[in-house]
Amino acid sequence: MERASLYEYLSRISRLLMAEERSGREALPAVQMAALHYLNRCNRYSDTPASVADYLAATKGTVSQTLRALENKGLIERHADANDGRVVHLAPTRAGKQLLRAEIPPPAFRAAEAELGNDDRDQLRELLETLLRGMQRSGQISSFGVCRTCSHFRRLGENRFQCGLTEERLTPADSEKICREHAAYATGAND
Amino acid sequence: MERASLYEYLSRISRLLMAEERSGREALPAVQMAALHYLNRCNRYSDTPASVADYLAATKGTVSQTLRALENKGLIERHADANDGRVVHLAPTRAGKQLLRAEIPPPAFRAAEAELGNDDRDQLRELLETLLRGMQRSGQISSFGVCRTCSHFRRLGENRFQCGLTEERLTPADSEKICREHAAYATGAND
DNA sequence: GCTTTTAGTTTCGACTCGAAACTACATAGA
DNA sequence: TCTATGTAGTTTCGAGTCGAAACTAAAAGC
Repeated sequence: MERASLYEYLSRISRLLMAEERSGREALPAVQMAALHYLNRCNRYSDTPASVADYLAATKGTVSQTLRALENKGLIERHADANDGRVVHLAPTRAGKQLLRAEIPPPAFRAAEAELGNDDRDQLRELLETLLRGMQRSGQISSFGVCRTCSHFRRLGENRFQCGLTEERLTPADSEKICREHAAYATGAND
Repeated sequence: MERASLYEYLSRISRLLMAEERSGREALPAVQMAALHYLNRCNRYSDTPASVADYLAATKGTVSQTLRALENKGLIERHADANDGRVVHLAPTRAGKQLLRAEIPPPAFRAAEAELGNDDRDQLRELLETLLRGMQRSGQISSFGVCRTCSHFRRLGENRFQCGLTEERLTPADSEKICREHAAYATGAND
C-alpha cells in the first residue's frame, strides 16, 4: 500500500509554497521572503548577515547578494554595530513588515491550513518540529529556535526571564524571538 | 504558547532539504533532483516537459532549460512520440536512476525520518497529504497522485486494473506510478 | 484550406548559489 | 607594540533558476 514517501510530500509542498510566494501581488523570490521573515522574528544577537546565512543554510556570499536585493527594494535597513566595526545589524523597514503581513503565508497555504482541524494542525506542527530537530541534529545545523524553548532559558518570576548563556535579562517580547544560539533540549535519541 | 507556525516549520525543513540536496557528493540543484525524481515515478502519459512543468509549478520555458541541463549531464533521455510529432517523452538514464538511489532522500532527512517511530511517520504522512490536497484544491493545481489512489481507478480483479478515463488496462506496476490526470476523491470540504 | 490551439524551445534580465578572492576590523601571542 | 590569525562581510565568477514573451512546428477545428 505504498503511496508516496514523506520526502515526496515535503518536496511537493515546498515547491508549491515557493511557487505561490513568487506569484503573489508583491512577489519576491522565496529566499528573499525567508530572509525577510527571519529578520522580523529574530532577536538582537541574531540579526546579522552571518546569522541569516546560517539560518538559510547558505554561504555568506550568497546571502550578501540576497540582502543587497532586499535593501535595494527598500525592505530592510542596515545599522552599524556600536562595539564591533565589522558587524552589521539588519531590520525590516515598515514596507518590509507590511509585505510580510500581506504575503505570508500565501493564500492557498492559508486555506489548506484552515481546512485542517485544530487538533490536526497542532499535531502536524509537533511532528514537523520533531522532524526538523532531527534533521538539525543529524546535519550539525544550529537549531535557531524561539528563545523561550531554549535549554538556556530561565524563568525568574512572572514575566521575568533570563538567558543562561549571556546572563542577560529578557522581556516577554524577547522570549518570543528566534535566537541563533538556541540550544534544543536533548531528546534521548542521539547524544 | 506560540512557538513557530506550520508555515515556518515547512519553509525551514524545505530549505534544509534543498541545501542538503545541493551539497551531496553528486550534487544537483534541487529542481533538477525534483524533475529527475518525478520522471522516475510517472506513467507513460505524464513523462513530457509539459507534465514536468505542471508538477514543478513552473513555466514550460523554465522547465525546458532544466531538462536541457539534465540531458547535458546524461541523466535523462528524450524520445519522440510515435503519434504526435510535437510531444517528447523523457526518461531517466541508468546514470540518472543510480543518482536518485544514492542521493534521495538526503542523509540528514533519512536519519530524522528513522528517528520518528512508525506510527508518527504514518501519521505525519497522512497529515501532509491532507495539507497538500488542500493546497492543490485552493490553488487550482493538478493533484498528480499515484494512479491507484485516483477516482478513475477501477479494480477488475486480482492484479487487473483499469483507468476509467482512458479505459485502458493497467498492470500492478502502472498502478503505482504518478499520473498527471490524477483526480483526488472529494473530501467534503470544497466542491 | 485556413485559423486556432497545443507542445516545446529560445532569449532576456533579475536573481540564486557556492567557491574563492578580497577588505576591514578584532584579538591573541611574542 | 608589532604581528599573526581569526572573523564579518563584500565582490566576482560561472552555472543555473525563474517568468515573460517571442518563436517554431505540428495538430485540431471548422
